[in-house]
Amino acid sequence: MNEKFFDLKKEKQDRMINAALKVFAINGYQKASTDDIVKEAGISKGLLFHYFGSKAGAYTFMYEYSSRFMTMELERAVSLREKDLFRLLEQMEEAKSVLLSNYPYMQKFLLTHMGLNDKSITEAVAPYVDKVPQIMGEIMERADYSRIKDGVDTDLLVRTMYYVTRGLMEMALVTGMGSDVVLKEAVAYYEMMRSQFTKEDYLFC
Amino acid sequence: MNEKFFDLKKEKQDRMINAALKVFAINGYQKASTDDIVKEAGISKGLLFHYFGSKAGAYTFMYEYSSRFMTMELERAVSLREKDLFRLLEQMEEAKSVLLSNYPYMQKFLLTHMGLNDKSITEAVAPYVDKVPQIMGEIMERADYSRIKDGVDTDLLVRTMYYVTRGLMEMALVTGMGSDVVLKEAVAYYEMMRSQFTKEDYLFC
Amino acid sequence: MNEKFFDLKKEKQDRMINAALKVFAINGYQKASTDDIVKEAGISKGLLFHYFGSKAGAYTFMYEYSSRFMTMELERAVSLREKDLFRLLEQMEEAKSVLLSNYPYMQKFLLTHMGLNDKSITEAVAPYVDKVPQIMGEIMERADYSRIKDGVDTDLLVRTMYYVTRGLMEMALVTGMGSDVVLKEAVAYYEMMRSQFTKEDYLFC
Amino acid sequence: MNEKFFDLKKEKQDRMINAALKVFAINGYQKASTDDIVKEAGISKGLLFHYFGSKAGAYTFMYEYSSRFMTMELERAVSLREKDLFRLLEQMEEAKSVLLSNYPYMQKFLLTHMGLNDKSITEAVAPYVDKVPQIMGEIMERADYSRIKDGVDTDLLVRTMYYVTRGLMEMALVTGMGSDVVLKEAVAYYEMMRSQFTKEDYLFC
DNA sequence: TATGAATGAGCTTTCATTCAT
DNA sequence: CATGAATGAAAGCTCATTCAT
Repeated sequence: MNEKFFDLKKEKQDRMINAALKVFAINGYQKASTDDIVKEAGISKGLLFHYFGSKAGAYTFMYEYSSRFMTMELERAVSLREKDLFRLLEQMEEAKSVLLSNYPYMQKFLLTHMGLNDKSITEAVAPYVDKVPQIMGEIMERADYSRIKDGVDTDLLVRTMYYVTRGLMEMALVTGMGSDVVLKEAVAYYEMMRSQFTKEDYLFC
Repeated sequence: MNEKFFDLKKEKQDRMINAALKVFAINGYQKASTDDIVKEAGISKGLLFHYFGSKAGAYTFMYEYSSRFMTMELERAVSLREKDLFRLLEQMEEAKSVLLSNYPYMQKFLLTHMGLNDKSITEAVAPYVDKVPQIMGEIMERADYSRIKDGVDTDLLVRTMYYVTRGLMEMALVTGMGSDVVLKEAVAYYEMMRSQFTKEDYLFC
Repeated sequence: MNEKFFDLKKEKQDRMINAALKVFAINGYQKASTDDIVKEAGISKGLLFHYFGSKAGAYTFMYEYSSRFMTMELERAVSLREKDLFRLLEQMEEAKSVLLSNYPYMQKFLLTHMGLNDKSITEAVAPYVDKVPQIMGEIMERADYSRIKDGVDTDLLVRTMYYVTRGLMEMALVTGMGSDVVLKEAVAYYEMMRSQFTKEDYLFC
Repeated sequence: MNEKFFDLKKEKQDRMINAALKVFAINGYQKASTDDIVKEAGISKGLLFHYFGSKAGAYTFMYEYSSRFMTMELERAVSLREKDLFRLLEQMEEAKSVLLSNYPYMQKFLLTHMGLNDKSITEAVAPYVDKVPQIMGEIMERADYSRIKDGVDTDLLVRTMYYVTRGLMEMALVTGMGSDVVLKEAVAYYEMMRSQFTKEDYLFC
């Protein structure tokens, strides 16, 4: 990876990043075409290779960049004092909302990566692959589960929220709805769940 | 598509179908390789084209076949008399469970198709693309939403269940867990939701 | 390298071999184009790669094949009973003459290889690169150096003959003179050296 | 070629010349990269093309420059009064030795050129390619062939010495031996030939 | 019915060359 | 004069598709 990439104008950097994220996210690594990436970014074939060396290099860079960006956004958006499970989820969703409006395909790109089994890629990406799940785990551990109704399997509940969140995001990608709409939708889901799974005493905190 | 395909031994038909479903599901249409399909199916390159004419022909056949199969299984597994939302979901899950044990990648194949934007393919597949959502909608309309607690947005609830179901399935594909385990997991999720969203009076019906 | 190459008809094998030898010999490895090779051989692009895997693979195969062929011809043409240094050189020259009529560009190909700087190629070819010099060395060891005038460093003499032979070949390639002319020229050089370096007693044997 | 090149400081001229000679000599024309040359010379990409127009132009200039420089050295090192064939050869070898200390890669560059097959280059270089051989020929014509034994084809003998000299150089390039070792080896060959081809009367002059 | 050798358009990658600064 | 980001044509290689057997 050529460090001079960062000397380019931010607009051009992001045009290249967004193009790569989109093409990788839609097609996966193996079948993504560099032609599609450069066409989407509006640059020449040679320039992609000038900065990233190879298709694999471009993928690795995008993964590292996305991992760092998402980590930063999560740390920025999620309050360290928040205890409520659903409020934490909301704040994480806000972080992703910012992500989506800056890099529309970044989330899908990170998700698509999970199904990848190309050894040379997975090895290069290994140091970053656990960063986001780890920080998300740390956030969820801060939740005060004593507010959840007795008898509810909190693990099952958290995973339900995860599936809903993820499903919403994929739906957003297919329908092309804006990040503000996604955030509003997510909050509606969280509120519905919160209204049923939170003990009466805490509902109006 | 060469109709003589159905004269082959059922075992060979299914070997070819499963191979194609797997490769299409994992890579998507554009980037799936016919070499991978024939290798997975243990047949020669020529035979695939003898029966399906082209890669696009194979894809179209797989989609039509999957759509028909899923429709049949849903009609078989879901009781016409059932009114409870979560029981209906359970029965639909049973149908998918049967699907998964016969054609492990059929569900993922159908889901992967949603992100496809190849015009020549989407047009060929158009007549079948709404069949499964339509029959699922019909099933959900049979549900008696009067059992759901007042104030709950039933549409939101149904979509939540949809996201959970779908997320579970994708998780199953990644971890490789069996269809029986998936079914058991799904039921656990449904029961948790049922326990919180159903009116007290109906809980033990 | 795909061993099924040897199942092809001999005529097709040789067509491919001669085409590759010609293009590699004329242009050198780097500038030789696979397009030129397949055009010359009258085959498709894909087939070259089907059998040889890569341009480097084709080159390596050609080198190994040429090395083996030349070794065989040397063993056939040079008499095991011959003792005279200059007669041995003549017989080796006859062997090369036969080579030229079967694979016109094989000698030039082998010579062109000497100027090659590509590490990945020279490494792959390493096991064969000494085969021909080795058998030539063995032949020269059979020479009866007692016929050479006293006080002459025979090693220096043999190397002189090697340089002359090689220089002649390169000259032949540049000027494009036929294999019969080269043979005649070489004999002239050998005779001149023989006349000065052989003891008087043996000169007319 | 832009004549303003010669207005540059001698130090910068030589830095560019030595960089180009080195990269061309090590990699050959085809595989030499302009990127390597400008990096080695510590100049920008554009400047190389500003002065030499193209990669081929740079090569042609280097060849012409080297040819002139070698001619000058030969004229300086070889005595106009020397008559002995083998002494002349020795003095020419000394000239080449001096070359090495001014432009370390010049000899290797000139030799590497011999293996070049690129038509567009060989044509551009054609006017200079015979300059050095020509002056060498002129030097050899000064030799007093009356000292050579009667009956010997002197033309054949000179060409033999040429092949030996050239073969030795190529050997030196492959094995990487120093210029002093090459000179010593060459003298050994010359002495062996002198001892056999010179008339008895002149042997100890 | 079944095979796999053969094809050629299209993909990834390289690198000499240009041009705005 | 000097820079180096940007270009795109060309090369090596892949893969859907065909066809003789």
